[in-house]
Amino acid sequence: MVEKISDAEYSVMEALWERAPLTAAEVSDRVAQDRNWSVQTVKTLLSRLMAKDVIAADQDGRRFLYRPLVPRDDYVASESGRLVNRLFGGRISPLVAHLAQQDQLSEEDIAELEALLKELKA
Amino acid sequence: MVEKISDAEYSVMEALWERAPLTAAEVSDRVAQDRNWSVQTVKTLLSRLMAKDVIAADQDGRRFLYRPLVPRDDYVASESGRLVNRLFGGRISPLVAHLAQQDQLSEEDIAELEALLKELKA
DNA sequence: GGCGTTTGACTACATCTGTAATCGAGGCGA
DNA sequence: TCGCCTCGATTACAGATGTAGTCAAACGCC
Repeated sequence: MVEKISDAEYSVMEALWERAPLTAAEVSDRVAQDRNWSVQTVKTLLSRLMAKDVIAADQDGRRFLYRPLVPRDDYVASESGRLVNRLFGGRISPLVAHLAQQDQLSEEDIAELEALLKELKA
Repeated sequence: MVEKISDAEYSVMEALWERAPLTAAEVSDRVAQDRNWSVQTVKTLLSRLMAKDVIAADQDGRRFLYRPLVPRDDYVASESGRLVNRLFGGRISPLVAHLAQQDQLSEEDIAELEALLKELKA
């Protein structure tokens, strides 16, 4: 149900999820560490996110303080669900198997997964 | 390194991954079960996929037989890697934890994961 | 041998995305 | 008070994407 967030927009969301509320200038500063965007670009992205109703802005004097409306967790859930559905028919273990096969699982990952499973069974 | 495949293009790839080679008409038929596209649309998508060098076409009389150049596994690997990086900082266990928390893990999933881990440690 | 059919190639066109520039109103220092 | 700076709003514009329509050539049927 969350409207589709593009890649560039996602960077802006990250900034706001990390800390909010922020002014456009602040968001711009934070985002600038990864992306080399002008303030204008960030403002455009903020407008688009507003249009998509995933952030809101509260007036503060003559500027706005932006904050996310969609919790990061919700977004993460829908995105990871989408991927797992699309690529693995909704089953998670093929994903893990796949990552394992690609050597993308560290010893640590495995240990963590074990601990996690133990907890889930409890 | 695999060029970005859009959502619509992905549906076409699915058809070809499932069975290849196929003519444009056959791809269209297969895709039609999910998406309500005209044959033209499918042909356009096939052209774009050709331009992106992710499929190839072999002439067969006056039509073409299309086949994937990129194995499904390669695509799946890069996509799942991308997601895990973006949303979970590259760690897989937070993904699993997240899915678990959202009750998106069935008993069966858990059992499978356990078996999988046992194997990985062997 | 003319005609409808099938096929790929080319064209179309509205949206969405990425990346800004510009404009007009309000606030601030001199 | 006058010009400058800052902000949000509006506009721009190229490339990607979704979704076809059209056209010309080749085929097969009558």
